[in-house]
Amino acid sequence: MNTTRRANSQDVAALAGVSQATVSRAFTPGASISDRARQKIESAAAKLGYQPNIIARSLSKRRSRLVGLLFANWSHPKAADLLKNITEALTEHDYKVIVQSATGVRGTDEVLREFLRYQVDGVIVFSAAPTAEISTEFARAQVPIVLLNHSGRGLNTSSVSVDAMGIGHQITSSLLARAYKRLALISANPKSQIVINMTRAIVNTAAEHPDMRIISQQTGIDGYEAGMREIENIWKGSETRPDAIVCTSDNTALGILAGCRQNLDIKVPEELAIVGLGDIPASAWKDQNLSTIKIPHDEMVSKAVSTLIAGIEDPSIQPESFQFQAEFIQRGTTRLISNTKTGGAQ
Amino acid sequence: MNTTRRANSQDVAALAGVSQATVSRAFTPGASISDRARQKIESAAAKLGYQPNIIARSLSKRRSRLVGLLFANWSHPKAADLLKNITEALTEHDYKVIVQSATGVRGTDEVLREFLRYQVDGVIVFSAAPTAEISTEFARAQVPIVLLNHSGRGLNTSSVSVDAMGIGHQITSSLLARAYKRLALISANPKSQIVINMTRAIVNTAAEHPDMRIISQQTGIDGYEAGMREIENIWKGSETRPDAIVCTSDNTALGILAGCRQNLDIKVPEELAIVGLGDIPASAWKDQNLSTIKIPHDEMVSKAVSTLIAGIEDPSIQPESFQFQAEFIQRGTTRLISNTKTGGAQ
DNA sequence: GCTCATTTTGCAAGCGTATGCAAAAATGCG
DNA sequence: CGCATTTTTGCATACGCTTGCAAAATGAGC
Repeated sequence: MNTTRRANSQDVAALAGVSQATVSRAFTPGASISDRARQKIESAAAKLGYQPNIIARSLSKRRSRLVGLLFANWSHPKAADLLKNITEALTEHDYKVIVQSATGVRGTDEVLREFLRYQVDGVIVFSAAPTAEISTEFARAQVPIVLLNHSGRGLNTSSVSVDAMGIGHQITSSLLARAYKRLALISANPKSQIVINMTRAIVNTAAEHPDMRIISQQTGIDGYEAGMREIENIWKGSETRPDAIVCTSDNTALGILAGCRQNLDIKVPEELAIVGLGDIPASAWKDQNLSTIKIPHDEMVSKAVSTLIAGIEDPSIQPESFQFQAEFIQRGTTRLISNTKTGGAQ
Repeated sequence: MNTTRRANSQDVAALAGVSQATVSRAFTPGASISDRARQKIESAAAKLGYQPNIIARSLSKRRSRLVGLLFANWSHPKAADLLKNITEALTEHDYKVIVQSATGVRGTDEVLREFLRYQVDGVIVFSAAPTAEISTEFARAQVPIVLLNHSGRGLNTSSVSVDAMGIGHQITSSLLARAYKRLALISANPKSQIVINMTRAIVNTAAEHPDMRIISQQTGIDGYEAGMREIENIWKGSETRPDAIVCTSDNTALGILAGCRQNLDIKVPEELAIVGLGDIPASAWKDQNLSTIKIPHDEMVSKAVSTLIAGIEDPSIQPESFQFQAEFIQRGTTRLISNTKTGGAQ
């Protein structure tokens, strides 16, 4: 009932006839060691199947080369891509990624504290923000945090987010330029930062334009089926119908579109405009051809990763926030701009 | 320029007036410690912001409570769900997940070896398999591996996979029962294990039925747009046209369907049947309504996780392989079975 | 061969925690 | 109160690696 302990650097040292310290150096890039020793050690290591124990190295170096990734929004249409890009970018810099899922604020803090126990060198938080308390705990421990998809307003934390107010402005002015005037707003999660800011910007812009009105605002509508149902409510329920629907998710927007075509015989984009958010692949499909907002996720990921690594490697760097601009993608669910007198389009 | 070291158990011990060992016990569930001591330690720990160092604990315990997750197929339509479910299931058992991405066999082995260096307690490999060499390295180190979505034939490794031959049989007999007789097979990755086995089963079954023929087999077709293009080739290029297309991805199948409707005016399912694989949400949308194969991913994930944990907790357990059955989902792209004399349907 | 500068090595002391063992303290019981 | 039993504590060592320092080996120059 022996337990064939894994070989360690001592075992290799003994077999190679050198000291343990030398073995350590053989596995440390850039360390001072002769070719002869390295060779002996390499063959001994191969014979024993030796692999350096990175846990022990971490303890000794006080650097784990571990990065915590807190994922708070798995239903994001690009969730898998984001994860892939984040882990690959970090791997390139020789960091490993510990992924954890969080639900609600309590979950967020708890998970972050666990990251601290695991001695992560840094953390990326996707679509959430820590409390100020945790944030200072991290500051005290000198572990940088980068928020992705959250502006972290008020926190002394780096962040990479999209300009949500800008999205709101873009949508409103695009619709205005295309002579749409009665807006309905539909969103899934009323607490999402993007939704809040985008909505605020739309409401503000609309308020500045006597022409434009917000007919209705509905939250809690999420997904294709829900969109399909909601458009019926909207169309049948209200005395004044909207002529444009802004939707904070492409999936929901596509459901609305399908509802218009199949059940209600609404002409899109003549009678009703539909704008989504996210530019998922299905939106570009010819039979959907949804006008939507494209968010530069790849660039945002790169920025988040490089910011984090910079913060890890130089703890004196101050937190920094980055805002990226989104792009309005004109497709078939908004009418062409030339349909009307060019209005105030710029 | 001091570097305000993080508090450790010694610091807490000093402040609480106990020994370091006692502090350690205070943070070890089930250890022998008096309430008085625990209280003193807890308040001292709170004051210092102490968090136990799990890296050090791992070294001492020779258990990292880390599980490696090797992800080799990010374009899997359920990638995000799988990841979420895997990490949450493991978190529930108090394991953390290190995610790594792999491309190609070389990548796989390399990543796995890195997991070993990180002293992971176990590994889940999604959609790939290690070489025999790495597999024995893991066996020697007593670190269990569970393959998910790969049968690992020939390897002495646990695995959780879907019965791909069964899928092939189901599709063929469903089509046969619905009086389709000329099949075209379309797949993205000819090296995928599921594709290979599924194709083999289809070819075999077809060979047993004098009625049925495989008209064509095409690989490298991946995604909606590609499907849309491919159906044109098929329809215009060949002298005998298929009356059923089997596609190893729902996305591609949906592209084919769109091509049929928009560009070619092919009547589905009367003139042509389309069968996908995966049952992605869009397939259930009313305007697509694609007949497809549903794979029980959730159950497979649970099984993979429980198998892994069992293997970690009792190293004497032998590797085990599990095969799950898929389900044919009859929707609108295959004609109803009653359309014809009931044939050999069982 | 000898001296001096440069590499290469080994020694030993950490890194922060867990835990076997024995000593000390607390508890139960007559 | 005294004794036996149980619980709690501290001591010391181990986990596998890194790294400052000094000793040993190597190489260069004459």
